[in-house]
Amino acid sequence: MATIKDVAERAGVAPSTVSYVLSGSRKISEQTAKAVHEAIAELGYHPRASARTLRSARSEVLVLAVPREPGKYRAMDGRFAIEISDAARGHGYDVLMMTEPDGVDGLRRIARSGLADAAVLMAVREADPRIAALREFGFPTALLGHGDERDETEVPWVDLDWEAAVALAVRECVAAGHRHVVFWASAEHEISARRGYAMHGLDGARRAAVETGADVRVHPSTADPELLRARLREVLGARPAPTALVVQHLIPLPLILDEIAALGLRVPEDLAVVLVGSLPDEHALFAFPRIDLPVSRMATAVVQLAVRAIGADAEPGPARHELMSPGMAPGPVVAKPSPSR
Amino acid sequence: MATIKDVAERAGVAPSTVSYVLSGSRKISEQTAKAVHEAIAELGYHPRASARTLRSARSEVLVLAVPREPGKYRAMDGRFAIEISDAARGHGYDVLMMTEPDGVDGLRRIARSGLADAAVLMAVREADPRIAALREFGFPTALLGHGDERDETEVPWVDLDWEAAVALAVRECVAAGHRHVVFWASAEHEISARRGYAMHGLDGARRAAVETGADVRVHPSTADPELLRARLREVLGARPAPTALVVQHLIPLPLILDEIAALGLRVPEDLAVVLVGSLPDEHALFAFPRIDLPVSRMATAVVQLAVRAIGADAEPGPARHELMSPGMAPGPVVAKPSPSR
DNA sequence: TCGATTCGACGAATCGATTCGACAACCGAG
DNA sequence: CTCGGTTGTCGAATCGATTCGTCGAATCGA
Repeated sequence: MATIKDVAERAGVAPSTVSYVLSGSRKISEQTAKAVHEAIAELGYHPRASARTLRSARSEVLVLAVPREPGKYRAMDGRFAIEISDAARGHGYDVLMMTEPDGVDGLRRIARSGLADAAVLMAVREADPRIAALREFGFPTALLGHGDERDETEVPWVDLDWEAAVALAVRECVAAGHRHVVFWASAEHEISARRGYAMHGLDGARRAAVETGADVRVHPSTADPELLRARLREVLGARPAPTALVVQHLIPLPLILDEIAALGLRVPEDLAVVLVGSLPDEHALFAFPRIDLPVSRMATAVVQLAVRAIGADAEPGPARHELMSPGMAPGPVVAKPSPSR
Repeated sequence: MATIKDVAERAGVAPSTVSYVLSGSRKISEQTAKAVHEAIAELGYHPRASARTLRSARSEVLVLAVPREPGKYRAMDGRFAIEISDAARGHGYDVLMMTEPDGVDGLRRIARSGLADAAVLMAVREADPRIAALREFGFPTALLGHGDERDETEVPWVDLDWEAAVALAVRECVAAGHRHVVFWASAEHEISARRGYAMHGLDGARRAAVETGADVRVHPSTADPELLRARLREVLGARPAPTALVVQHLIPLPLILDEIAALGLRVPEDLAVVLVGSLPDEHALFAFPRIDLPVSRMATAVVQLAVRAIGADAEPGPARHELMSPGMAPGPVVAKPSPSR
């Protein structure tokens, strides 16, 4: 493998000159620069990242903490990971994945070894231990999602306003004429882990209930298919019968739809279904009114915050928080309840 | 940030001694080792990865090339990425994501900069240009998926035997009594990109047709929802009517099921549906007979091959290929055709 | 023609960990 | 009491790129 010394020799100059040609931080004559560029091309030279990092204390790498509970997989996370990686490349950064279950040890290791310059944390929970661990070293961090706003004033984050999103979904139902609405919240394990989106979604449903005066029944979802079916049967069979279902837990959507069909309910005639969030691919979402999750915008924003946090090492300044307003995705609107029910 | 020198000073020893305590490559007295360990704990020392890499020419990082076509996202890839990252940690490696569209430049950059020690390539296509690019530098590589076996004798790979998988699905249909089977293949853009799984799936359907003598009609899928619906209408409406549908393109499964329902066909009474492969989460797969895609086993295997390839720099030896036999996932079996049709 | 200034390139120090050769201190054997 | 052999630790070189200080050559005005 060619080094800067080899290039220098071949071009008949000093290694420092090669470095200056590459960085452009000092003026080099056109003639010399040409010779250097030729030598680089002939040798297929590329600077060794480790040497550069050792000298500059910058690795040009972001570490992405992917949330993980053993055996559970949220398909959306893969989509976010890829979008974040794309956005990071736009700033000249590569992305390292960190998939250890609660990730505190892994993040500590990567922060202290200098493998990465900043961290992006997904699926933040209230009082998230990863945040404290990174703050210990003053490691630049940006969050995708947020837990409790008071705890995170010093850390920048981006999030969809899940409270507003769920509230909007409920309001749309009420506006269409529905009086009895079910909110099918995040799964129990997400709620007990106090994930931000799960907690804020619950808040939104409660707020909308108060504001609209409608009958909004909140039920947590579950990862267990049989339990989910049973619970759904019970909830949809209750009287007075709900005519609208707002779903935040999209992962088992096919299962939910199948159970609705098994109960003999037609969508949307007997039961209007409104989704909050996105599935990783658009195919799965056809035909439902839906509050959009702006994945790509969120990824771009969180990378920007992370990169900015690296530069802001010296002058901290106030952390930026970006709470994105929810909006209906283009597509169908909420159907009116049928008069017969 | 503490360095090895700080630790050495604090423990009253030389830096080299600290290094030996950590690596265990020379004998150090118990007393000295204890002092060193104490100093490490007090200072929160962790060796700088860049310095270690510079010296040893090993980064302990794998680069994962995630397939990407702008605007298209295969949810399964995220699942593979996470499983691969987990498996890599088991060998002491971290995983860097490479998401540039066709990735040749990105891989070249990472290989030459020494950011990673080996590459794992997902969604290999026939005559994949990435393989040639990496072979140029003798960069250790392992493939998840394979294109043409003759081209890849020198590169280790792991793959599900897609040909056998699709053939198995068709045979199961025929065994259940179906005479008219539709194979809904990968999407057109995957076929024209000559992705291995797409090509081998087609081969499997053709082979099973010949072997069983049944009427097997092969149709490519598409990423365009409206086109997909139209094509499906035509295919399922053709006479004699197909009674079984083998689906390899699982991404738009909800759309496919919706269109089947819209045509007034009941599953499985009027049309048996058999899936080949997996969706990222198990919820989406309830209730269908299915040929399993062993994601976790494949991830473990491909990481093992990549790690082995790093060591095998010197003595190449024959590359290992692992073609995994397909099997039915636990769950329902293929329904018999109804006598009325 | 000479001193001052600018331009372009060089040399050496530096980042932090690893590893080889060397060297004390200590042991037992002759 | 000394010599050969361990045992445990140290010092210095090394990996490859960056960057600061320096210095020779070219340029310009007086």
